[in-house]
Amino acid sequence: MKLNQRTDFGDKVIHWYHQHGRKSLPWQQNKSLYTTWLSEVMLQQTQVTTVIPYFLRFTEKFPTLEDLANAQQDEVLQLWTGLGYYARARNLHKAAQLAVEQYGEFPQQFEQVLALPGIGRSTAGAILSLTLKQPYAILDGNVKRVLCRYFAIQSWSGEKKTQDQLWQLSEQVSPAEGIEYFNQAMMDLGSGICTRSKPKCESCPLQTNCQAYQLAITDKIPVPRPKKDKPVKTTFMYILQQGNQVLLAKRPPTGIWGGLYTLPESERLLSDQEIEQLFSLQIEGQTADNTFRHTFTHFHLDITPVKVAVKSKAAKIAEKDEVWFTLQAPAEFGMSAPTQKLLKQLY
DNA sequence: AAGTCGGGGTG
DNA sequence: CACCCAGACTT
Repeated sequence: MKLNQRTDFGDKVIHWYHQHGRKSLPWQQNKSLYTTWLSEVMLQQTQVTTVIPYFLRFTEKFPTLEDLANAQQDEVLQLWTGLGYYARARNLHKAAQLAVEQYGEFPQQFEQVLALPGIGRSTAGAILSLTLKQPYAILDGNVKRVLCRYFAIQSWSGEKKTQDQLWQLSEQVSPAEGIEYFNQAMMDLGSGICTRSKPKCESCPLQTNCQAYQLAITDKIPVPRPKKDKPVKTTFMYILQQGNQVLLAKRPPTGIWGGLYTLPESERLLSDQEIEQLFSLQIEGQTADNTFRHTFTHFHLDITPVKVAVKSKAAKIAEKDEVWFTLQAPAEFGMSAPTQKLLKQLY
């Protein structure tokens, strides 16, 4: 659908942007399709202040699309460690290779961008509008919140019907002219003014016509996702240590912590003999540490660390996906957050 | 339509 | 503790 050249909504938002919008974020300097893409992917489900140091490290190590395409996946995951949603990093790496292969550069057509792994409609629109001023609407968490309040949408935005409605509204209010300011402004409004709790309506350029404001129901919109209680799972994580080395294993490419290195796990507590057999080594003993909770989107994981003093490793060579990692050595691969947390406690 | 996929920030 | 965040992908 083609956007209107100008809209009243757009005029107000763009005017606000020029006075109050954010203009000095790292990815707003020397913009390219590559850097905008990288920032947009990092910002999926992740807050700006969290992303900044990751973005800076990433662009320093991989200044260009070609650098990223030529990297090893382990290098990419290492720089992503702690950001979460590691499929983003795997897709990013894959997309860089596809782009170089197919186009020799980051593509500029919406359909081509959309076809790259890890890029959906909103991210494709953001990349092309913010970088090249192409007239595409976006619909991220910020825009959803602004639109839900402005139009007093009383259903959860996760429902397909509501999402379709929001896309239509986003296109309706988006101006073709100045789309690069408008889209950035909508995200700035959502994150700084139209906040989830205690929105600063007195500073909002859309206050006059905002239905939620007029009806005094900003605290009831957006409608939260239906709550579901998270199941609790338990696991034991083994810190098999000999000197300054611990045993880590690479996870399969998909699933939780896909492609990352983690401490070996078991569902139940293993005996000394079981540990020796399982890992082909000899141990002096084991000590269970205090259980702590790690929470995911859809479940809690109660982790009990078990420290194991390794007497001697097997003559046999370790499995291909296992590695004896030297503590404090710079990792050349990604590690899950709990693994990193536990290793950090060892020195 | 529902489930999967993390980790950190915030109240 | 709960909920949310510049979502995309699979089933």
